[in-house]
Amino acid sequence: MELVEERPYRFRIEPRGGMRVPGVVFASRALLADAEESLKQVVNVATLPGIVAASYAMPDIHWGYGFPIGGVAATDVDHGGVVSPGGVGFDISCGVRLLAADTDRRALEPALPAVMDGLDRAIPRGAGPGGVWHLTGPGQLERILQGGSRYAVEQGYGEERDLMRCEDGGAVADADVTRVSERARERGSGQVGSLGSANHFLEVQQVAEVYDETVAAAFGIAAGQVCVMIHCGSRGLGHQICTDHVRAMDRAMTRYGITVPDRQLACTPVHSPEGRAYLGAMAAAANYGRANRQLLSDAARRVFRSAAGTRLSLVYDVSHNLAKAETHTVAGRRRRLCVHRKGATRAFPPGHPDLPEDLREFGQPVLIPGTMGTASYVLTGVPGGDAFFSTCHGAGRVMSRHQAARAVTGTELRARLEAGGIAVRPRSLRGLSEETPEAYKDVGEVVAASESAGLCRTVARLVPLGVLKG
DNA sequence: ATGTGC
Repeated sequence: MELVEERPYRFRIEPRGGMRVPGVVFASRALLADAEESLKQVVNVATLPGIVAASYAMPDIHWGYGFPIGGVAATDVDHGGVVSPGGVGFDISCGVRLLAADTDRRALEPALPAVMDGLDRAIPRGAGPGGVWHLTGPGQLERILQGGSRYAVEQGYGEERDLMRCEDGGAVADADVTRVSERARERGSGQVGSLGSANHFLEVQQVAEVYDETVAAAFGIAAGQVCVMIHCGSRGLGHQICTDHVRAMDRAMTRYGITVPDRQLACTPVHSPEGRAYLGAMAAAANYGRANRQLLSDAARRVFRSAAGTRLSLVYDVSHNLAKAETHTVAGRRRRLCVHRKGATRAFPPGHPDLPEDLREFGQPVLIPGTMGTASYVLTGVPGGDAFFSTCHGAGRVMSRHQAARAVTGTELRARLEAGGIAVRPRSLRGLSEETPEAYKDVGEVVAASESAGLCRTVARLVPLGVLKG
C-alpha cells in the first residue's frame, strides 16, 4: 500500500481503480505496523457510492468486518449515498459513559472493597442472557427501542440531568421497531441492563492526571477524583440487527447497480427501502445501547450510595459505533451526509450547537476506554476537526484472543492486577486472560497520535482502582 | 462484538 505522508500523523492513499475519493489515515508509522489488511479496507470503503471527501482511518485502525475498525466514511444522501451496516459494526451503539463521584480516591479507599463486592452482585455481565431489567410486558422492549435512556429515566432509573449529558439527549426519534426482527427482539429482551463480554467493562477509576484544568473543571472532573466508566453496547439485539440487514442488503445490492470489492461492504442507498429499514433498526439498537448504559449507571449509583455514601453524576455518554445524519461543508457546499463511525468517536468542537449549553464553549467530551489495568482518557473536540469531527475510540488489538489466552492465565493476570492495587471481579478467568493488556496497542500512543493529528485535545487520564469484566 | 460456526 502506497502511503504518502502529507504531514506528521496524516497519510494519504491516492485514488486509483474504483476509488471515488482518497484514503486518509491519521497515525504514526509505528501504529501502522501490520496494518496492511486494514489499509486495504480503507481503500475498499473509498469505492462506495456517494462517499465524499475521503475514506478516513483513526490511529487505532485495525481489521474489521468489511470496514476497518477506526474507520469514518460519509456519503451524500442527496446524491446516491449509501448506508452500510459494516460501517457501523456488529455492536451497534457500542459506547462509553463516564460518571464522576463526589469523592476522591483517599476518601473512598476504606469503602472500596464493599463497593467492588456490591458491583459484583449488581452488574450483570458475561456472554448470554441476564440483565438488571426483567421485562414485564410485550410493549416494554418497544418502549426501550423508542425511548433509550429517556425511557429508563422516566421509569425512575436516573436523573433528568443525565439526559443533558447524553449524545442526542439519550435517544433518537427515528427508531423503527417494525424493522427489528423477532429474533433480534428475543435476543435483546433478556439482556436489558448488562455489560456483555470481551473488551466491555465497568471500572472504578481515579483521575491520575489533568492536562487541561479549565476543560476538566467544565466536565466536572479533577485530579484524584473517583469516576466510574462503563463500556458496553447493544448486546445480541444489535448483533442480530446487523446480521439481518447485511443479508437483506447483500441480496438487494445488484438491483441498485451497486458492486463492492468485498461482500462485507453490503450497502444500499440511504433513500432505498433497505437503507431506510436498516437505519430505522439501527436507531432502535442505538436507543437500546443507551438504555443499557443508563440502567447500569443506576445500578452502580445504588451501590456507591449504600456502600460509600457517594453520589455519581454523569459527565457524558457517547457511542463509537453509529451512522448518523449530519450536515457538513464539503468542498464549500453544505451537504446532508450519512456519517459512518465504526470504532471512531464523534468529537464536536467548541461552539457546536448540538452540545449542551454548559459544555458548549469547551467542546464535546470524548471518552476513550483503555485496556484493562492500564489507563482510559477524556478528550475534547477541537475547532477545524478533520474527518467530520471524529477521533479514536480505544487501543485496538494486536494479539488474537487465542494468543492472549496462551500468553497468560486468568489466575496469573488477576494476581498481577491485584498486586498493582487493582481489584478485579471477573465473571470468567478465560475471558480475563483474553483481555490481557499486552494483547492491545498502547492506548496512550493512540491518544497522543490523535491529538498530534489535530483530531482532539487530551483533557485527563484515568487509571483503574477496580475492574468488572464479563 | 456475538446464544464465540454454517
